[in-house]
Amino acid sequence: MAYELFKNSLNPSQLEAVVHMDGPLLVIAGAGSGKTRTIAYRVAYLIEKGISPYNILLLTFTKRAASEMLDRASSLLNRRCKEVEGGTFHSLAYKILRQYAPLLGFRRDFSVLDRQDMEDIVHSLLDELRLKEEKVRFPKKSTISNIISKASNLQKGIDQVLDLEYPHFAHLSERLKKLTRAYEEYKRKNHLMDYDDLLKFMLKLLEEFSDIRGILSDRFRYVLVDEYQDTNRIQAKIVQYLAYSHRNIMVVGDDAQSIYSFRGADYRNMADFIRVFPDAKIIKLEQNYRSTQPILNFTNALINQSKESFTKCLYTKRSNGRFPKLIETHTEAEQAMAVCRDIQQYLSEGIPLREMAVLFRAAYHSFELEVELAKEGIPYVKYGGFKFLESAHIKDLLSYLRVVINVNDIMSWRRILNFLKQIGPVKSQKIIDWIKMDEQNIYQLDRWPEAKKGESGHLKELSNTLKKIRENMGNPQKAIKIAFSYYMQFLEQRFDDYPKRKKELEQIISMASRYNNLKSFVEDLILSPPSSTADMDPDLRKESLVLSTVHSAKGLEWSVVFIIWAMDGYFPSTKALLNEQEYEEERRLMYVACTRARDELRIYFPSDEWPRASNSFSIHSGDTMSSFISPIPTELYEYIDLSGGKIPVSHKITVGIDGSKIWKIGDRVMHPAFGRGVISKVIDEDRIEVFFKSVGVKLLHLSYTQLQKI
DNA sequence: CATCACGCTGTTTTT
DNA sequence: CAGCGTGATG
Repeated sequence: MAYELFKNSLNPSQLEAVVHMDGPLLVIAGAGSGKTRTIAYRVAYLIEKGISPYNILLLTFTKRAASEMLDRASSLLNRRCKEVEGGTFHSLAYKILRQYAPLLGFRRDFSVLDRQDMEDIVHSLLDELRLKEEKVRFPKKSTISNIISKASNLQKGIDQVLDLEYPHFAHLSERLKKLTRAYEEYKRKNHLMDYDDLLKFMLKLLEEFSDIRGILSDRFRYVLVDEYQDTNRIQAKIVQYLAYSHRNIMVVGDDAQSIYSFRGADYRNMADFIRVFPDAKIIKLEQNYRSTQPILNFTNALINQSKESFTKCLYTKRSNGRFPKLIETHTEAEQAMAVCRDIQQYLSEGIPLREMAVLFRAAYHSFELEVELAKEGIPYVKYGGFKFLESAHIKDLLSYLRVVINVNDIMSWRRILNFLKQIGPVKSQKIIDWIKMDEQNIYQLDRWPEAKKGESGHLKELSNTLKKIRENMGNPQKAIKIAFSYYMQFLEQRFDDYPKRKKELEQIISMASRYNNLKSFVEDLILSPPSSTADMDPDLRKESLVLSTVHSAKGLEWSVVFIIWAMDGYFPSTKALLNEQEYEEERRLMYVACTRARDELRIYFPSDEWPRASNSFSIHSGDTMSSFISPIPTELYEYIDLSGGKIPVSHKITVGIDGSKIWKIGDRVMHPAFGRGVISKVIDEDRIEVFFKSVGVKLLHLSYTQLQKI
C-alpha cells in the first residue's frame, strides 16, 4: 500500500532511498532536493512495513528538524510515527547517560553545563591554580573554553589544537593542559558534563561496554542520520556503534553545505562512510524542487569556484524566474533602507511577510536593519545569536527550579546564593559544601553554622521558597510562579531594563503550562533551548519577517531571501584577512544562504563597510565581496548600484617580515592573531617595529609609508 | 569578603 | 560599546 502511495509523490531516486530496507545507505542530497521529505517518507514506510517506531532512531541537527520530519511522517501514515526516537545527538546522549552514567563513575543525576557554566568554571580554576602571570597575557576564558571544547570534539590534544588554530598561544600549552586537567577533574568530582562530554561519554559507553552496545544496537534497529556532513568524528563513531549489530543505517548529507567545522564537524565523514561500509548503497538526489533555475545557476557557479569538488550539480524544472540581484549600497544604513524598501515592494506585490527572510553571517550584522525595520513598523522575529535562554535573568529563574530537582547542581547554587546580601563566591562555596553534607540542609539554610545575623534571614527566605517549589513539582507553572515572585526583588536591583525582562520571564511561565512535571520542563529547556522567542510562541511567526543567521536558517526556505553580507560592522576584524580555509567556509555559508530562496534572491553589500569606510582602506581586494562575485559570469546575475559609484579603491596592506599582514586604523595597529599593537619604534620610512602586548612579542613590519597613508 | 568604579580590550557561527 | 579584569574602598 505504501509503495503505491509513495510512488506518485516521489522521484525515482527518492523512492529508492525510501524503500531501501536493510543495510547501509548513503544519500547525497543537494540543497532543496527533498531531503526532509525523503526521510519523512522513509520513516512512514518503515513503520508501515511493520517496524515498531520504538526500534527507529532519527538523529538530526536540531530538535525542530526532528519533530518536523516526524510530523510529516505521521500525516502520511498515522500518529505512531511520532513515537520514533528523534532528536539531536546531544539529547540522545543525555537520555542514555541518564541511565548508564554510573558505569562511567557519574551519578545518574549529573547536571549539564552550558557554555557559560563552562566558562565560569574555567575562570574560577584559573584563579585557583594561579596560572596567570603578570607579564604574560592569558587567553580569555571564552577562548580557553573554545580550545578545550575543540580538543574534545576533535579527539585531539591541547597541543595539536594550539598548533593548528592558536599558534600565538602555543607557549602556554603546559598551563592550558594543566587547566584542562583541572577542569575535567572538577566536572567529575561535581558530577557535571558539558555538551562535549555528552558525546564523549556516550561514545565511551558504546566502546567499552559491549553489553550496552548490544542493548542499544538491538533497540535502534533502523538508524537515520540527517545533515551527516555536519557531524564530527565522535558522532560518526557513535552512529557506527549503534548500527554495529544490524548495519541498518542511513545517512543523508550534502558536502557543499558543511558549515560547522568550527565545532569539529568534518564533511569527510561522508566519504568515510563508504570506507567503513564498503557495501553501502549510494543514492544522489540532484533534482531541486525549491529554487528557480536562475537561482540555481548562480549557486552552482558560486560553489564551483571552490577548490574542493562537490558531488553534484543541481538542476530544476522551474526554468523561469528572475535573476538574482546584487545590490551594492554605500553604507550599512543605506543598505538597511534599501532592504526595507524592497520588502515593502514585495508586500505590495502580494507576497506575505512570512515568505521573506533576511539572512546574515553573524547576529550583530542585522542590528542596523532592525532599527530600520522598527522605524518602518515591519514586524520580525530573529533566530540565532545569543539565546534567549542564555540571558542572565532566565538562567537565574531556572536555577531555583534546578536546585530543587537536583541538589547537586553546583552552578545553579552559585547563582542563587550570590544574590543574597553579603554572600559572594567564597561563602557560596562554603554553603554548597555544607549542603553536600546533608541534602536536607537546603530546606533549613538558615541553620548554616557560619551564618551571621543579617544572613540567616535571607537564607531562611530562600529555603522557604525552595520548599514551596518542592511541594509543587507536579505543577511546573505554579512552581515557577513561586520562584518568580521570590526572584523579582533581585531582578529589579540587578537590571535597569527589568520590565522587559519581566515580560520574558512571564513568557517562560506560560510555556510551563504545557508540562505536568517540573523535571521534564526544565530538562527540555536545557537540552533544546528555543532559538528565538518565536519558538515559544508560534503565533509570532505567522505574520513576521524572519531574520536569521545562516546557521540557524538551515533546513528552512522562503520565497524571497535577502542576504546582507558585511565583513564587519565595527572595525575590520581579523576576519577581514581570510586564510584559504576560512574563505572556503565563508563561501559555503553564502551558498547555504542562497539556496534557501525559492523565487527571489537579493544579495546586498555595503561597499563602505568592506571593511569600514571613513578612515578606510580595503584589505586585500581578493578578500572582499568582489571575490565571491567576480568569478561568477555576469550573465548569471543582475547588478544594481546604489552606492553612487563610490566603490573604494583597495590598498595593499603591509606584510611583516614574519609574513603576517597588519593594518592600521586610527591609532591602532592590528594583527590578525595578536590583536592590537603599538608602534614601538620607527626605524625608517619603510620599517616600523610593533609591540603586541597580547603575546609580548615585537614584530618588524615593512612599508610604514603605506600604513601612514592609511 | 563583597562591592563599586574605572580602564582596557576586541569583536562568528551552535548543541 | 559592552563585558571583563583590576584595584581601591567599605
